[in-house]
Amino acid sequence: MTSAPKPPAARSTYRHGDLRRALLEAGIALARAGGPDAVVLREATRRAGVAPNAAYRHFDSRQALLQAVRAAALSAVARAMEAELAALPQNLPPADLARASVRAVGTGYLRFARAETGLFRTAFGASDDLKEPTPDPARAGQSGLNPFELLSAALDKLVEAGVMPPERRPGAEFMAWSAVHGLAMLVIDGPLGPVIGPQMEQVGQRLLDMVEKGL
Amino acid sequence: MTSAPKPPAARSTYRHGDLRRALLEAGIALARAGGPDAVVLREATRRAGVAPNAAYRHFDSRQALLQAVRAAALSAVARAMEAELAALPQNLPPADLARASVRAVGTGYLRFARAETGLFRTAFGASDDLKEPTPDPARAGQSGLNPFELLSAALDKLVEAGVMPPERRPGAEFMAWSAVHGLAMLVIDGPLGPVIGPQMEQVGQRLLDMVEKGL
DNA sequence: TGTACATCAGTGAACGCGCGTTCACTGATGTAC
DNA sequence: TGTACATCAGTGAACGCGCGTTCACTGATGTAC
Repeated sequence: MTSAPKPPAARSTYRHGDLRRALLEAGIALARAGGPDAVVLREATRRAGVAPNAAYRHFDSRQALLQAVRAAALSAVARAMEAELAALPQNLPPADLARASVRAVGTGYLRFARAETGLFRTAFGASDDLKEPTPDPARAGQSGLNPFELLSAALDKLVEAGVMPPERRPGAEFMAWSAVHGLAMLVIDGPLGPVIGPQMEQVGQRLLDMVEKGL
Repeated sequence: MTSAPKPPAARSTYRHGDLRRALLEAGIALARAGGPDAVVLREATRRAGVAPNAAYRHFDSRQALLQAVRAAALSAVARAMEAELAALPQNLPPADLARASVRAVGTGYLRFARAETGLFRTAFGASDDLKEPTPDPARAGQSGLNPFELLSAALDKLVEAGVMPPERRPGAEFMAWSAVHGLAMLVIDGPLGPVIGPQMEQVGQRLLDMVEKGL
């Protein structure tokens, strides 16, 4: 499979120094390679060069580690979206910019799903409401917004620019997200991988056309 | 959790009679309750009242059992779609009937995802191309079509009825399926469960509006 | 119609695996005096 | 500036768990003669 997972990194000091971070990073690497189920305490400690139970100084349980990894994965998704947004030409008329922003968010999502499948599945795998009262900064990108909030903001711009009638705005994020998420899942995990994986980019753009027209 | 999983059903005969079917049905019950990961050989044999290794007379491996369960789950999805199709009024003008058929397929999919979450996740979880050269009847409903084929047929009707221009037809199933699948996954496994689960029916219909308009 | 025998479905015991988690511990750190 | 000591990060060993899978077997079936 992958090349040998890094030598145990023999410590010289008794104290590790930053074991929490090391475990988190090992967890992220595991998630990247194998999705949420691959985030395994013992393996993370092995990679950190530490006894298995040492993890319990920093995480209450495997679940707690997985939770932290998930937050990091969400943050990575947010940053992928932000990168697409940042690449937009800023001199567009407001209506075009608003439309392009929604597309950029969707495109970032789809590209991330393709490029970082394991992290994507970790981010959106198990239940854990993203639309929470107190936003967790660990899940956000540089803008301080998490993926769901980035999408919401883009849709708000659509209304402000007069592209979308305000009465259609409520709930629009569920529509847009569903479309994009479904394509991602079908390609990644589902039966459509081999069929449309290669043409993901075009299929994705056409899907975004549909969303734009249909909203 | 659920009530005790059926007494071992003490056999009187040495031969079981229909162990293959019993294992398959136990597997389906496990999938229904816990998704694909819950389909476990040892538990299936326990429920069938048989030694663990007896399963190997009928399935090469756990994977083979899971495969058979998946086919059954796909067939159940197809039947849910067919039920929605059968409930349509047959006296509609062709264009309306075609549109209603596409909606019915989508509605069947979404309702099944809500009602039979475990089976749904088993059907569409891991990679296994559904669009195969030789259709497996074990995956089909009464019509002999599997879920993907039912959707394709409904979209074909849309073209025949003159509702959709033929040049938009190719690849349309990916668009429609993505939208519906995404909503299902977000509600089932993802962060949207608590948020829109209760209003699934309306959100689903609105999503189908979007697809209809956007295609 | 009766009997020998091949077939093969199910048994019993065991294997090795990796996991999460708990226990009582040891040894470096940094703070209080 | 030097030393006693509390703190707590990491250790070593062990637990029980359930899993998939293999082995050599046993016992009922049904077919050939």
